[in-house]
Formats: sequence, C-alpha cells, structure tokens
Amino acid sequence: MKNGLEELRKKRGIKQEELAEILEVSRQTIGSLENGRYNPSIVLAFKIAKYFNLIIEDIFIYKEE
Amino acid sequence: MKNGLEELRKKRGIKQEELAEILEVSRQTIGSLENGRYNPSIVLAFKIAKYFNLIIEDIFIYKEE
DNA sequence: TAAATATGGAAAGTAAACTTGACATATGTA
DNA sequence: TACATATGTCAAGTTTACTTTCCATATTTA
Repeated sequence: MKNGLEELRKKRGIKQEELAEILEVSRQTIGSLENGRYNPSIVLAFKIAKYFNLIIEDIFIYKEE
Repeated sequence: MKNGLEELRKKRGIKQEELAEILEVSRQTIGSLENGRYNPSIVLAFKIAKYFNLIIEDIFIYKEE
C-alpha cells in the first residue's frame, strides 16, 4: 500500500505535528504512515481523506498482496 | 461506521462462507463486519470494494466520532 | 422427525495499529 | 557557536482486527 500523505501535507504547508493534532493521533503515527511502517485504520483513512477533501482511493493506493 | 455489506452480499447471492473464502478471511470476520462488531482493516476494505466493483466510500459510511 | 445448512456470537490467542516516552540527526536562526 | 524546530525511529505497552474453536439457533431437506 502506497500513499501520498507526505506530499499532500507539504502542499498544505503544515507540520507532521499539526496534522497529528487535527486528526487526533500522535506525531509518530503520521510519521509512520508517511514512511510506510504501517497502514492506517479505516477510521484514520477516512479522517485523512476528509481533511484533504479527497476520497481514500485518491490517497492510498492498494497494491494487491 | 455503517456498512452495506450484508445487503451487497445477498444481492450477489453468496453465503458468508463463500465471501470469506474469496476475500481470504474467516467466516466470523464477515459476520462480525455485517453485524458491526468491528471495522475492517483498510486492506480488507479495499478487497471488499474491489470484489463488488465499488469504492470504499460506497460501502462503508464514516460517521464522525 | 432427523440431519444438513446458514448464521450469530462467545472465548482465547495472535497480529497490527496506535500510544507515550526517549533519543538521534539535520537544519534554521539568534 | 548555541539553541530551537522538524523529522526519523526505537522500545514497551494498549487497543482493535482477525483467527480458530466451539456451541446455539433457525430454516431447509430427506
């Protein structure tokens, strides 16, 4: 699963910590998602998509397997 | 989070057990999702959407909170 | 009636998402 | 140079998704 989170965040000009506060997760969670250490829960994926006015499929690219 | 999984499955005329095999999860996982005991992982949500030729947002309705 | 089929759901265990806390490094700024 | 800011990442702990096993119940079929 790839994602364009880092790029979207930088385009918005906000820090990991700021995005974390908005989404109500820790800064480490944002960093872990941006660096591919794990996938978001579906709830967090929905929150992220809503914040960027996109759908989940625009941000998270499912690679089967 | 609400979802229309049971309805979609029945429209396809398949059993929980058959859908479980297709998605490579247990029958209990399908039952638990249909009855709202927990939410799917984002990977499972993608697999479900793909199987029904829909996007995640068509099947899973995010209610903030 | 009895046996098979489909579903609901609990219990206990594993795996993955997420937390807090800590420390390292790189870069900007005083 | 020194300090602050932003990010990377690890370790240990909690929560939640998911598994396997089991049993209950409702409906269909022999």
